Amino acid sequence: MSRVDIVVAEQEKQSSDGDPLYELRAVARAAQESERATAPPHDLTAHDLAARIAEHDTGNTTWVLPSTDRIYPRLLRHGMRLRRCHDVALAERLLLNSQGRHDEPHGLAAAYARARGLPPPSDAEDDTADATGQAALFAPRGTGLPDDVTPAEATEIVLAEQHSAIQRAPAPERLRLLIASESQSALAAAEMSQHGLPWRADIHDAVLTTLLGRRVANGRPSTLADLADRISEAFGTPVNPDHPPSVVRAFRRAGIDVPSSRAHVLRDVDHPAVVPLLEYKELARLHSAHGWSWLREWVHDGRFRAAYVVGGVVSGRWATRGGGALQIPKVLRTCVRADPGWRLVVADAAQLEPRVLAALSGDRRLADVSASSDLYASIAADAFGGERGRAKIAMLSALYGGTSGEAGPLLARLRTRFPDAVHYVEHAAAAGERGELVRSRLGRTSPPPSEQWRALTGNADAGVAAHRASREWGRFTRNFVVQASAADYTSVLLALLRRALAHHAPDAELVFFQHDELIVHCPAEDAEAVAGLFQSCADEAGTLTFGARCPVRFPLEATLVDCYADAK
DNA sequence: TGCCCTGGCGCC
DNA sequence: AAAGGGCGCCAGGGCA
Repeated sequence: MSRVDIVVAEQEKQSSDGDPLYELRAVARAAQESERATAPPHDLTAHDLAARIAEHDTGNTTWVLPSTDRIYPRLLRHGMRLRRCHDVALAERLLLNSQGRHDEPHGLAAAYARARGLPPPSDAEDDTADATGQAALFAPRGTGLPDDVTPAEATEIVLAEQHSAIQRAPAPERLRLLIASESQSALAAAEMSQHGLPWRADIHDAVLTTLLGRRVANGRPSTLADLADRISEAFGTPVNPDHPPSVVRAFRRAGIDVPSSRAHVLRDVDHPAVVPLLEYKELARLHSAHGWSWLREWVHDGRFRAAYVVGGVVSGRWATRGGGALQIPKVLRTCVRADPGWRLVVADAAQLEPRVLAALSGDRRLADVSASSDLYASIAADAFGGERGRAKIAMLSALYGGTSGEAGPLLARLRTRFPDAVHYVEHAAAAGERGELVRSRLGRTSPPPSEQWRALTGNADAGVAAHRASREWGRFTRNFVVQASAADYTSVLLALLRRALAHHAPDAELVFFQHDELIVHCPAEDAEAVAGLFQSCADEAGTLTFGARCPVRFPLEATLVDCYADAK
């Protein structure tokens, strides 16, 4: 059966209940000309749209959305689901980035203007939406499109432009896969926000009370307050532990010079204030970042609903808008509990980045040791006399560009055993040091360095500063090729897993995703089946991303638990 | 008062 | 043990 593209766009007009009206547009292709003979439907209410979607959402339909992040949460609230989409804004950004045009606007109005050869307007400030899809703060400010074109018409025109831009790209097949998987990831992100992560507020409250002490209105909880008192006593003078300069000054008065009040600096300091300070820092962090006010703001009806941002980070990792969903402290994982009769299936891709490096570089020996599910242990056995810790430092230094401590010699050792892998990242670092762009496996592209950077590194007199700036950018591009390719892989994985779940376990809900870790919440009787899907999706993601002959294994072990804290 | 910066630290 | 890359968020403080 032939593929069908159908644009779904919100019109500026609203229905009487304040929801937007929708317009559908079957995209012109030879096979679809007959469908185009009838006027495209517009002024559809959400109810009308749901009927159309139910009718047309076969596996062959790609819904073309100006921006998933903007439209899909509302569709979900009306009970609609899309199997597959093309996100025009995400595609525009990936295409612009691939040409090093990272700062140009990527919204529909800008993309349309570009397609028409006009100067693109900047993206509307209010084109962000919160977790539930409500445009934040402001009333809709219009589409930014000219009056003679509807959003759906503009979307269709931009889509055609994007298809030909993909065709012209250096590796069209890869970019096509990237744009497709990012689009499905955007659907998954909106669905995750809608499902929410099961979160027990009562357990959270109990953890906070245990660790921080009794809650005090407008003040530090009792344990934190006691620690603050002990810190001041130890210094013999009042010190605000929340204010780093005052801590540094207090140490100086005690005859100890510290460069900062960071925890790892203080750990080496011999002074009675250090112990309560370190304890205070850790607890104060919990209190301010994930304390009672976080709980009140972000957890409702037993769910933590994060707003995920797909495509907001150049490396392709997801970000979140509010709620800090990607920084949930380990101590609070105990709050994540399956509903009665349901289970959590938790999976994480073990040592994803080293495996991605093996796949990218084609390093034969690294691919061989990737057969092990504990990659660092096998690298250690192969090259570091069994010392896992050293193997890990060496590998992280390769990935991040670390040089301090024993990293240098360990990296040299790694290079002798895995020359292709180490060469791959060093090549990327060298490109960055010269100010060149680097790309991920599927075509995510690093941003060009700033003008300021070029001026500095191009200045022969800048000496040390120029050298440092150059090396810093090299560390960024070194890491970029791996981090962004890992994001390529997880994007494909997420798209595959979402599709597999819809097919094999339709009641299961993806509820969390964090770089290389996934949580599915599902009825207990589905849990085994869900767990069984993970590894096959992981294998297929490896094949799609890195090619059928890629020998690297990507273990994605699933754990069935009632409580997130019990996983791994 | 709000805005922006810094220091610091949580997660990967 | 930290280090190196990425991010978001908070408290404090300077400034308008």
